[in-house]
Amino acid sequence: MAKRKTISIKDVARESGASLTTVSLVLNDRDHRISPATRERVLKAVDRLGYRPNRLAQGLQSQKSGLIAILVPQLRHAFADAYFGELISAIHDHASEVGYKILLEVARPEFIKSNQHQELFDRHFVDGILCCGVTNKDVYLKEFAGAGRAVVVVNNYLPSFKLNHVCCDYKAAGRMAGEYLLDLGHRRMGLIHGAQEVQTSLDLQHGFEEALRDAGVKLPASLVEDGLYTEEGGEAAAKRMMKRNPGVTAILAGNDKMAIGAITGLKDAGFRVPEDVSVVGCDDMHQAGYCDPPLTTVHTPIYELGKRACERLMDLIKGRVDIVEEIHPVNMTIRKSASPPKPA
Amino acid sequence: MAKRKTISIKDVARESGASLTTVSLVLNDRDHRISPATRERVLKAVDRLGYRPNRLAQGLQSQKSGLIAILVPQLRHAFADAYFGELISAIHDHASEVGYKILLEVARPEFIKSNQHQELFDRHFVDGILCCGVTNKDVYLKEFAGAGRAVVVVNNYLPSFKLNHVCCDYKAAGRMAGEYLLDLGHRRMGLIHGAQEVQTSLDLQHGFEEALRDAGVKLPASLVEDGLYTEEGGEAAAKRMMKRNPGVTAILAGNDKMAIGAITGLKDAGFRVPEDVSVVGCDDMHQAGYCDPPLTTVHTPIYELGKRACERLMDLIKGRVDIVEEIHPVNMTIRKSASPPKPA
DNA sequence: TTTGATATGTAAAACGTTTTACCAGAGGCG
DNA sequence: CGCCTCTGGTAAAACGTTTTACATATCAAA
Repeated sequence: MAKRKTISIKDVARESGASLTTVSLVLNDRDHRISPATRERVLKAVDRLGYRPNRLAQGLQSQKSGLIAILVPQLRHAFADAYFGELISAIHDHASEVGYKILLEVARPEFIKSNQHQELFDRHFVDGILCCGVTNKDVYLKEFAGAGRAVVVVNNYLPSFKLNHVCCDYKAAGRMAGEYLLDLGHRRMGLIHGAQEVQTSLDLQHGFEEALRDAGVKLPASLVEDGLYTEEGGEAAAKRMMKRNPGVTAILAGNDKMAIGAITGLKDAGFRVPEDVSVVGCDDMHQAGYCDPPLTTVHTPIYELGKRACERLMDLIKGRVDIVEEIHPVNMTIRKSASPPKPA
Repeated sequence: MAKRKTISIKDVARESGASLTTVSLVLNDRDHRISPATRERVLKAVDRLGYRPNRLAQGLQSQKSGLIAILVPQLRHAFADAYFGELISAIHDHASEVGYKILLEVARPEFIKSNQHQELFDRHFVDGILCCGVTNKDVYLKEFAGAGRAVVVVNNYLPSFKLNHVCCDYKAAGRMAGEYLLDLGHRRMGLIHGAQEVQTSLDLQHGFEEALRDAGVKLPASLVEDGLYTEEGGEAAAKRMMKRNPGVTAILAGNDKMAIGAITGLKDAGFRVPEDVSVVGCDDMHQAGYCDPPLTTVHTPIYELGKRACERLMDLIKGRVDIVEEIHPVNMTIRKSASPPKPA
């Protein structure tokens, strides 16, 4: 183990015959008080020694860590998920563009209970936090509200208290899917939502109901199932629904995973998709183009959203804005999993 | 923005009437030189003030950052991938168990070119790095070799120089899949590999060839296609292969994504799976159980592997070991995408 | 020649910890 | 009494930066 001696700004000062302060001034290009000659000497020395500033020291001095945290919920395997993956990818891309690095955190119960989400700030681990996959049950988020902490909720929001957020318009998504299916001629439709405690899931349902109601169509409780946001859940939900309501001709799922699960379940129960039952998803993940049949789904601009959330978080950190509230539009991606209902 | 004053150990000292040193000693439980009485006083003060040590200061003092980086390659959207997701998930779980936090980094060309991978160490960003998804072309890894830096390659290794690694036995995987298909009665089989520059991909191929050769079966170059580790690639590769070799009855794919793509491609070209062509994948990702037909695949213990890699990295950081070289066994998960070939 | 500005540079403080080295008092022992 | 060893505690140095406030030399103007 060749222990390479860590070299500090002091070494550079000695090597270049300048003072500590001078080196720092040169490196940070503060005021250009330093003459080109010494400047040159210092830079040469930096190069020769391969000096790199210690960011722990920098952070201590500046009271900035240069990191932001991404907080994701504890799912089966939190990161093995295309939706969060896309979000994280977007955030990372933008953060590193502006010189920030990102820390990954999973909001498990112990994590929250031991107040580690607060400690991320208190202990100067990070300068800001992006919260993904939050639900209405995440009451701990309240502790972030208005406390002068740089926190942004990504693709959701909390109805019970004000929190910075950047979100897609899920009500419009539900409405859009509803109108699309109505246009195809469907009159008996079901919904598989992700979770009653997720606000965007409720919004989707409300939008869907609204579209149906405007066309004089009802969405009774018996046609609403919980699909848990998973393939398995979607599969089971679809089977339950078809058992209780064999006459259903179309299903809207709250995300693509449940939609794909639903397709599996429908096929398994002897229904053809889309000939017997149409299925519409929501998200438009990469995978949606590669199932059988390729999924018709509401496209939510997840990547773009992650990027925006990151940008706005930076604004909060730099003090350029005080609150963040953004809603982004969505649109439909038509593939092959939805068609007109078969003539009765 | 209510700026909450950051409170330091000095405040605790004043509040408790003890010295700075005493407070530190109490908090770190170094020698129990402190009397229970003062100990109590200090702890009370800590509680009253809600003091939390600043980890930048701690890091500066200890020369440890308490962070490890996960380095992933730049794919389409690096994190939106079940394989890397699983790995990251495992690493995060174990790291946080031992008090470490994780930093995400994508190894883009600019990142490497500007030497940021080295700077992660030089600038004291992290104490160690886990490299995922590396290829034989990642020559920059050489700079990590033997330099006394805590680096572990996860689920791969480099043939051209020694680097710490924890890896699955892909040669055995190839052999196992080959033997399984041979046992089913297949004699004309193709391979869709991920990339010629990935060592484990080559190992898989060698194992597969070996099994076939042992049974007197050849794997000519015309039956080997590149599937780019993606669904699209797998689909295209399967189509190319069947066009050139309509007599093929089974295909082994280097990962599940390509296998699923291949199934899509085969169906599209009019083949039934597995009746006309059997498909075997590799990885056993969650998704493998939810395609049509459910995928028969070689199970590589990815989660376990990520955890082990993290454990061994800790060993390196703490100086408990000097080198790491682990190979983990694999096994088959039988589902429905492979069956005996139809009688000719 | 003095005065004052300007240009270039530096010493020292500060950020918040941990660790090292030292100190005072108490008790034991010859 | 003189010496030594504990016990409980603290002052100060160190980690590596940035920033503030001061110092010196030069030069122009009065």
